[in-house]
Amino acid sequence: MLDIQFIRENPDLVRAAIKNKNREGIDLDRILTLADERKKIAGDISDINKKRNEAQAARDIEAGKRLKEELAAAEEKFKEIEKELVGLLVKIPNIPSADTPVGPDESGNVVVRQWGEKPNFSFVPKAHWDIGKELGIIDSEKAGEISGARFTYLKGDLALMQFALINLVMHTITNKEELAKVIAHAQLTIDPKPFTAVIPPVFMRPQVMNRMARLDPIEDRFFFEKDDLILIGSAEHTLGPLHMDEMLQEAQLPIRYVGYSTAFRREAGAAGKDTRGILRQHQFDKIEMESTTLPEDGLAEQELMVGVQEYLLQQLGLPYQVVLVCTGDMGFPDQRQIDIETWMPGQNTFRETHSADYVGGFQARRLNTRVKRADGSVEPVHMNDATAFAIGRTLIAILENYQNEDGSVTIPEVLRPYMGGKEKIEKAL
RNA sequence: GGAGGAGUGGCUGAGUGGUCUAAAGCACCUGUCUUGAAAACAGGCGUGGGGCAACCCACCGUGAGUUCGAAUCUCACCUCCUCCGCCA
Repeated sequence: MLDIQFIRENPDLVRAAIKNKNREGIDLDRILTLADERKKIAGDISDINKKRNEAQAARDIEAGKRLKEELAAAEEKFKEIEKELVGLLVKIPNIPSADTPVGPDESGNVVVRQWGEKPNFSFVPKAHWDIGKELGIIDSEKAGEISGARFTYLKGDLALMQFALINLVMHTITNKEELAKVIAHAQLTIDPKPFTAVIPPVFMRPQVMNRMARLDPIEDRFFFEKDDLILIGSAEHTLGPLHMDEMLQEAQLPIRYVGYSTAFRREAGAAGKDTRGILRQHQFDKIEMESTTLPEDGLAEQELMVGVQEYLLQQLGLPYQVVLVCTGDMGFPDQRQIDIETWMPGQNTFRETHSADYVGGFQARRLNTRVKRADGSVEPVHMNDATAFAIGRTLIAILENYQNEDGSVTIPEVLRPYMGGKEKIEKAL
């Protein structure tokens, strides 16, 4: 949610954001009118309360009775206006950063850099679903019978590789020395305070997810009405509110978490899309970074997260491109979104594997996560969330980039220590 | 699932219908004193909203209710603690 004061002072910016993020149909004038009315009625309520306090001090019971009714009427009016106002306010997307390209959809995204050499195969590279099936490490058929479409079994060395990836990330960013290496590699100057590993809940209250501005579109969430619980679509959903309703001290920041969890998505609008393999699943495991910083450090924090993403991909030797996501394609709460697309030779294309979302104070305002500055002022914290590894998609990239003509898959060197020194995934006998 | 107890400012904690405009202590800030610090003493010290300001209003887990008046009484919910049961 944006600050009403900000909207009042920057209506043109807000209008542009609504338009460029394809959220047209929001009546900004109505919002400003309601905000003025709310302010006026709040003043009335304040006056009535003052008189009421005076009546009480004087033990004037008659006046008290009258004022009680006046107050009830004013409060009811206030609630009505408040409800309509907040209902409209939460529909306004966050303002894109100045360097965010304006564009209607993903066609407007800008590739800012590429890394790595696409592998040169002397044979026709296969897609991961064929590689996985032949090696007996991806079983979609049995999963289909047991759980339905968009579920799979990952087996054997592929399952072990998941744990290797988790270990690689945790080793790299949860200790200061290793994180300092990442920072040096990315040529950044930033506090090397390590990430704290977290295994977060995967169920949460819809109300809290709403405060994270991540509830919609609700059609894409698994919602358990009987229990009033919703399954997270990303660890970010339960990592972000870790400090809700808290007043943090400036010296505590930055606070960095790296969470490992399963993510759940209904893929409601994706019928028929990416139905083969493990690219688009109802359930997948993901390692996610979440940072809380001072407002002035938010943008640099996003660069850190992208730095972590690139460092890890380079460790794995996977070719990728970094994409600055345009207004029409970026997330609703995002101020600046950077995606990484990794080369998938079996599909002969780059596919999105990472996202880094800088949301500014947009989520913190509703989460009520604030920081008390050294000078005594108070303001919403700024937040960043970013993928460390979407494990399924990373496994796809490894399978497709490291495939050999004989059907085996070479294990990237950096993962071998976590896999008992094994060099190749081969067909089990 | 059953039985009990509890949620008050950054922290501890008093407060059982009207001087609560929330005691006190700790922490923190400023000043006096000191070469400096500590101690002592004096003062300050929550969040949000309104107002140029003096100042005013709201907030005692959340939401409803009773009352002229609620931190205090009632109901629901949330969270935590103790015990019992079940359980990886």
